[in-house]
Amino acid sequence: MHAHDHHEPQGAELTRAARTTLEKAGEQWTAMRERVFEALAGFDKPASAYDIAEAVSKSEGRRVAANSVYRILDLFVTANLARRVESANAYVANAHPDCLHDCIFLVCDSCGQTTHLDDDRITRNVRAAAKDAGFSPIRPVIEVRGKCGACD
Amino acid sequence: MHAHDHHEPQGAELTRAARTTLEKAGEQWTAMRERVFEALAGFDKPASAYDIAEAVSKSEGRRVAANSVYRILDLFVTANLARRVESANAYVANAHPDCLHDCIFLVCDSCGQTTHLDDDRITRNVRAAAKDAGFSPIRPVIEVRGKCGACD
DNA sequence: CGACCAATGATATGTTGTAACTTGCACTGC
DNA sequence: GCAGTGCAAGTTACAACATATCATTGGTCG
Repeated sequence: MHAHDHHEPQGAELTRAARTTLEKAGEQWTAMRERVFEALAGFDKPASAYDIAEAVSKSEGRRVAANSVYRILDLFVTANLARRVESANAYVANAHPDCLHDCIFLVCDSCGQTTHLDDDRITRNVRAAAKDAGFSPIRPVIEVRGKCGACD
Repeated sequence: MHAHDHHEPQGAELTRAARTTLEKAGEQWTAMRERVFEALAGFDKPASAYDIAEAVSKSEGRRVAANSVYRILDLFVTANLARRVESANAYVANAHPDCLHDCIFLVCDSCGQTTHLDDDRITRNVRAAAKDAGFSPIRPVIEVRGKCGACD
């Protein structure tokens, strides 16, 4: 780490934040989990468990099975270190594991680029609408498929 | 059809509405499509393409391959006769193929029962938020996982 | 009739996700 | 040190979801 660089490569910062969060949740930060997290964070679009398994296998020089990756991803999602993009069957790292949001993903149908919004006004409305219908919301899934600025 | 019955079995009504809509879209209403639609409408929760293939196979006494069902489901989704529930990898019939809504699904994690809301205020806000972020929304995916009234 | 076209069938394969059981490894208490 | 315990990770197998490709059927139209 370079102290003179205020543009800290997001990677290391992010990994440390993830580790802290996971450990605060009473889980271990193992070498394998770190590798999976870094592989996930290294993608610039949502990555499937298989994408990650492949990336880790390559950088590791040995075969890492997808199901191990699934276990770890599930843990990450539970701990808010990552989120699942349902309409893409894929995962993204969460840059702010501390803040608990129902977030909104914008998924480009052309290039796959995915950005996210945190608009608590909308998500509160969604939860409230569900409750009004006699439903107990646990996990809202709000995603928008469309075209990103670059592809439009 | 029984003219004296004002509680028209939703099935027949629904099928006729679906047929009308599909034909207005310039597509054919074939026997196979009708069978797939009725199988789909017969489920009380979202059905996967394989569920439908199995149901049609059984009622038909011959094997119907999943890929045929997929083709037809895609057509239905395009024509607004059915919708895909992304977080469940499954489909539901649309009772109002005429009205074009971005609808909201409430999916019970316990029993799978899925209801839907049409809240245009929310969906407009979602589309607007996406646009504000420089994104061109095409198809919002708004689903809420949780517990239904019966399972709660 | 014969060329054409859309729908469907048949087959194969690719992708995503779980389950069941085993192995490895660190920690604990004797 | 070394059993006993418990979690992480590996291995294998399989289930579920989805698409690709090519063949067949049946109708329409010149």
